Amino acid sequence: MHMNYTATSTGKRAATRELILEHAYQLARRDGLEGLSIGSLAQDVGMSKSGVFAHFGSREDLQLAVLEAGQLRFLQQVKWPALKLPRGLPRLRAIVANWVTWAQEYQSGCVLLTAASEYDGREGPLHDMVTRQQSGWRQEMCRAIDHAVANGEVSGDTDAPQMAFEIYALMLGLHHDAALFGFEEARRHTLAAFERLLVSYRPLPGREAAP
Amino acid sequence: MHMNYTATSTGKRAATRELILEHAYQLARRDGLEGLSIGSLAQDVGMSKSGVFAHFGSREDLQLAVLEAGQLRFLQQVKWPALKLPRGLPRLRAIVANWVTWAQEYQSGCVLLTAASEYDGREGPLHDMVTRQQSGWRQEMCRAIDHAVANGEVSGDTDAPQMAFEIYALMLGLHHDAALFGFEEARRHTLAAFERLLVSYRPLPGREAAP
DNA sequence: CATAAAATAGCACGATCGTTCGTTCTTTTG
DNA sequence: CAAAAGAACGAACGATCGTGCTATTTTATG
Repeated sequence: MHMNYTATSTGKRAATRELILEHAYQLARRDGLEGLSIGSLAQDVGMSKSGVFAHFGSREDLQLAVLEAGQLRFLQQVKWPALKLPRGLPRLRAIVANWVTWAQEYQSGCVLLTAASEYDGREGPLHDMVTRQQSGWRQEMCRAIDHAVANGEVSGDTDAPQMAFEIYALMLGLHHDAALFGFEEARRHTLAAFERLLVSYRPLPGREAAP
Repeated sequence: MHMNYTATSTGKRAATRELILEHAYQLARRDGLEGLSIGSLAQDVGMSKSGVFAHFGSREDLQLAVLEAGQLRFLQQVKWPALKLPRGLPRLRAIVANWVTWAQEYQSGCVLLTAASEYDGREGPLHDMVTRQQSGWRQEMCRAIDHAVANGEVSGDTDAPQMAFEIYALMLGLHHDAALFGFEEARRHTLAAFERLLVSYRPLPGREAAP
């Protein structure tokens, strides 16, 4: 009889699949999802090409799995810890702080960002997943900003998508500069810019939070 | 006798080299410099693989040539027209405006940005050229900002590299969002953010430009 | 027009790509 | 332990990769 493994079950199959995905994820950080080849991946894992291939029906499915694994890690490290903090500015600050740490650990390349620039101009399942990921995360940022508006921690006439764009842009700058000019300087610039941004969105005293 | 062509001469050789580079540049916009293959390029130009190959001693030299061509176009469209405007804020504004137009025409991908994310984590001639390009352009931005500081158009205690980082980050956000969510919304967000940024760097009235 | 030179084509090479198929080894089940 | 099922291997496929080498065609020279 077959064992009816589920995706989250910890059988043999799922275990080596996770092992492969871990290696694939690391390789994709350096060379992108387009630079990920089954041959080099198999060599990295220590398996045969066909052995690796059998876990994903195609290269594209492998890329999709790596991309999904990347998102899971991002949410685990950036979003979920921030959910423990109170809604509003504290949570927004935590998101940014966790994001900076993410960029530090993933100096050798963020798979999500690399994938975004690799597939933003094409079509197909990878493009669709990238678009879903990016717009989903942007919405999360807008929600966090809305909470801060509701708390009166940022100006009442704040345009949340506008502010989310500005914060996201800072993180793009962080990744870009960290990879090219070094992480420490990039972090300094990013955090300073974020504080300036918060100041520019600060509510006018005595005008807001009035009953 | 041979004709002693120079690189900028308009002989036959240089002409077809430019033709090949034009096609290569367009292909690289969609697939990156790493996705650029001599076979598909030759097919696109309508030549044989070896015919194309002969113009560049190697694939890497082709990639370097494309990258250099990209920088030339960027400077032509973004920097040089801005030099006609007076130093300071007008020129800085022109740079940003031209840059936005650049992003519009190059929605299908900016070769310079793609190359930056492709080679920032590796080593070799392409990495070196990317680093030179990016740090050179950042310095240009700092110079433009310094002029605005000297004119009293932005605050006297402005940290030019900091401000340059913030502007550059906005442009990264522009390219990112334009490709994923559409150019018009991305431009709106970018220009609005730039105006907010200028406000936040505005000198305090009556404190500066005093004899 | 003849001739030398330059530009392009054609072909082949080893390597690697993603993928398929049949076999072998390993694990689980009865 | 035997039998069934699952997982990994090994070889091979056609395609494409970058790169040489040799012809052939095109262009420029005298």
